[in-house]
Amino acid sequence: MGAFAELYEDLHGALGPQAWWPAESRFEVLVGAVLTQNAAWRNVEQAITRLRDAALFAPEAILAAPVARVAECIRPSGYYNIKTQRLRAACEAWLALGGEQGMAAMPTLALRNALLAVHGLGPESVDDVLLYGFERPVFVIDAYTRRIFSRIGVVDPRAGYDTLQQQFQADLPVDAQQFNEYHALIVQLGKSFCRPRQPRCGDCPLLSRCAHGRAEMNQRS
DNA sequence: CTCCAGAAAT
DNA sequence: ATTTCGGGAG
Repeated sequence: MGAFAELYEDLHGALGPQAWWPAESRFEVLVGAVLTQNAAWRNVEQAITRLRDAALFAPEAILAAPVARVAECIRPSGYYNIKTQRLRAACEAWLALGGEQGMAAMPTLALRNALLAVHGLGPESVDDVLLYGFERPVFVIDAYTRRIFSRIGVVDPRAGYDTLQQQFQADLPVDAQQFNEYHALIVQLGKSFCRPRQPRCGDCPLLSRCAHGRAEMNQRS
């Protein structure tokens, strides 16, 4: 078993099942993926609620509405002018790709490339949609993943998205369910212990496996 | 590397 | 008052 698989076992044992993004619509995953870009999820929930209250929670409705009305709804998620453009582009792509049925019928790589071509959807947002919306086995790399695993010492902090993703995927079974769970565990660890500032290394479940954590402990003793 | 430009935590 | 947040484009 490789390092990434072992770290998953440690995390899962310590933090337990997380169960993320389970019972939402596929379209909501797409909307969430755009709105959560450099924004806290709490704020994204407000934006989604406001879209629902305005009866705009469908690709056709968002495209038919005045741009200013959509922008007003999603304001709580920040960067609302840019995100309105990105959300519109995502809705256009949703319809152009045949909606839920059309996208569900596409092979993973073809769907990934089609989504990457959309203005406003980068690799992380696309992989959110693939994994959480369409249950495809792609590993999502985010800021938490970079921070945690570079501190542990098993990845290069300057490595690109695709390189990091391949490191994880090469070491783990091709299983959407586990990728889902692993990413959720990473986020939880990043929020609770492996924070950007003042990480709680002393209480971290991965302390014994982490280069940064061991150095931190030695310094404080 | 800079811009984008809101809310909650610190 | 500053930083951070399920980032991406120019």
